[in-house]
Amino acid sequence: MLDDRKLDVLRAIVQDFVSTNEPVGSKALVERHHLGVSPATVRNDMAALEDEGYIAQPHTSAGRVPTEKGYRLFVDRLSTIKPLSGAERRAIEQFLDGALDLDDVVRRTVRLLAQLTRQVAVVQYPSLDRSLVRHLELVLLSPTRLMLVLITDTGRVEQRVIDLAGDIDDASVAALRTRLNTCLVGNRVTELPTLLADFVDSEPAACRAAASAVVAVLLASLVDRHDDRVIVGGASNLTRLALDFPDSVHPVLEALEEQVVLIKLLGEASTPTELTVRIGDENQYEGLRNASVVTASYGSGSRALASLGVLGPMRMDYPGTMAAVSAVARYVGRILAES
Amino acid sequence: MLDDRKLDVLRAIVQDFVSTNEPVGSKALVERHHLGVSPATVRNDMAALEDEGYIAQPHTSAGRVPTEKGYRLFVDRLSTIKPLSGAERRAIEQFLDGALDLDDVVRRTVRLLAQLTRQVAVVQYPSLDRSLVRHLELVLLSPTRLMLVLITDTGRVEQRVIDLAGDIDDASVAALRTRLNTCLVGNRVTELPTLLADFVDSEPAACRAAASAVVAVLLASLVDRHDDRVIVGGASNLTRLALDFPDSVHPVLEALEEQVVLIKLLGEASTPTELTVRIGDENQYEGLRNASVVTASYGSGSRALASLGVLGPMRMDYPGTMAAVSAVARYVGRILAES
DNA sequence: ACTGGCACTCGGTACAAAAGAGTGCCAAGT
DNA sequence: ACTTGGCACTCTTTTGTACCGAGTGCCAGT
Repeated sequence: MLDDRKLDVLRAIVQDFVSTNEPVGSKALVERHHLGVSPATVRNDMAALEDEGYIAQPHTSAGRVPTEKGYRLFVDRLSTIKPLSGAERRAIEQFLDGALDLDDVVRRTVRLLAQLTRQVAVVQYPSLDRSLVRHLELVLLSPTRLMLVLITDTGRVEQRVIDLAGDIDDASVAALRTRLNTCLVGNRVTELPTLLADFVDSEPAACRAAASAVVAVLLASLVDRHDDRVIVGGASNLTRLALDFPDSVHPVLEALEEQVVLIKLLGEASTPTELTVRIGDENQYEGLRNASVVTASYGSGSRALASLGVLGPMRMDYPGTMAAVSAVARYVGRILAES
Repeated sequence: MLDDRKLDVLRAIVQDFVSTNEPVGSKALVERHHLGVSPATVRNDMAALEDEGYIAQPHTSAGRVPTEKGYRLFVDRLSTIKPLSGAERRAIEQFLDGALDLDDVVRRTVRLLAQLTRQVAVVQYPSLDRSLVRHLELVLLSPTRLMLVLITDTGRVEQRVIDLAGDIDDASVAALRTRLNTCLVGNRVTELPTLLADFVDSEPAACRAAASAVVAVLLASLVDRHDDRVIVGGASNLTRLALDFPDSVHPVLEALEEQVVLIKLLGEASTPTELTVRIGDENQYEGLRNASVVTASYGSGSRALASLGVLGPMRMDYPGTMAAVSAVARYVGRILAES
């Protein structure tokens, strides 16, 4: 049904449309790509492609535009990932190497991705669920108030203030801290519930109350919540897109402010650096009808920690974007492995 | 020169223009506000106001539009701060009362402000410079690596990883921690340089190297940097504004991604809850030519900690916005004082 | 199976005319 | 001295019409 030449035509249409943002006609196609056939022939192929739903025409006498299905075929079978330029490689290294701490890595990454792809970048913090406990600190703020600080091997630092019913002294805090650490350090955050199940009961009576408050906070606010943090950058790149879809920028901006939506957008982290492309309606969210999302998981070694990605118009430069996202994900993984 | 009626006319023009976003003519004015005079009279007043530079007409035969100078006069002398509705008061309380920690307070605040004013909200974290040291924690991550955690009375928690030249043991860390705390707790962050001046020298030789590394990090990354953090919300509200100034949304989005610009925008925090309104060019930044910024300082008690505010089109509802910003600033101050 | 030719369909543009909104100014009224 | 109604004038916006060009679909010929 779709011989090689028809696929060539589709590829050419996608490429032209992406760069010009105008419906592409048969004549322009044969001029810009040396297909070795006449416009009339291309027209026949186009008719076939349209029948199959890969392209469409906005109105009766305009050129053709790729459909969602068309883009899908393009990324699946017709495109090869564009290698990054030397300048781009260098930019990635320079940008990320100077990072101070995890926050800084994440901020720099989002900025880098946005600049590289000239689109909206989204980066998720390393998931708590997949991290290991490196250290737990208890700080006595006042006789009835503790601060709990959890440090993970991925560099995340989470803190919570805990109000106690009664007073507690320094020595008890120190003891509690030691026992908590011996019990938890080195384990996954997801295993905290299991590990802590009997913890309170085995505490000396003096510490019992404080211990149970601490455990409660640990379980409630650190483990249960799956609202892993996400940050966004490059929103100003939306304005370029806005020229085409003046109405579609509002819902996108809204989506960018909804953590939940963004997290769903990035999807489950799978194997590190694995690329996912979601085109148009393949994103569940309403407001992203004509947007595409390219995501990759990143992680240290073989462990996927979280995802990052880029959001742009459906007519984006897929090969280039995929290359950038993939390279950045790989590099971030390496950096996190070092620290 | 400007009698009361002319001021009434100016006020009416500002109000009408803000709500309709269209140049307002003499006839429409007398219809919508009971000024008790005829359109012709209003026209004369308008001519006078135009001579003085308070209003202008986009083209020869259109209605009048307030100028920057006109808005300035309006906020300075013609507007009374609109009291918040009961629903709004309740919203503020409900929104902010459930906050868990400082991050949460700030995030909720920015969201609240954006919703309340339907504009772009900007909130600055409590300035480190104005905070007091509540506790300093040193955590041994590995024999050559320390994590330094600084906790302030405003709830900020800053952490840095420190790589040491040589090994250090638990006991030394504990000793160092104790001495650091006795030296610093209760003092302003800005005074750390003075307080730490002789610290390293008075340390036992065994700790000397580690102490100097820790002190160096404290001074370098916590005190010197004035890039206090800022977060932004409600960017999607820009799209409403974009209808009028399609070209002006891009620079604004760009400004919102520049921490430095935002910090300048919020300006120096002065007395708590003091309102500042900067109209159009009064903001230094290029891209905010036709935007206004309403800011207020917030703080606990009489101590200003930082600023928060709202950014919107020059034609914004000043009385309403000022009321909202002021109320939120007051409430955030109260919440921080409690914790 | 490909190609050239041709009639047809529309969107975009250019131009002119008309409509509408608002002003400035003047002469008359209070 | 201030206010008012009237009126001519200006400038934008809208409407209507014609036209051009890009692009298609189809058909007959190679």
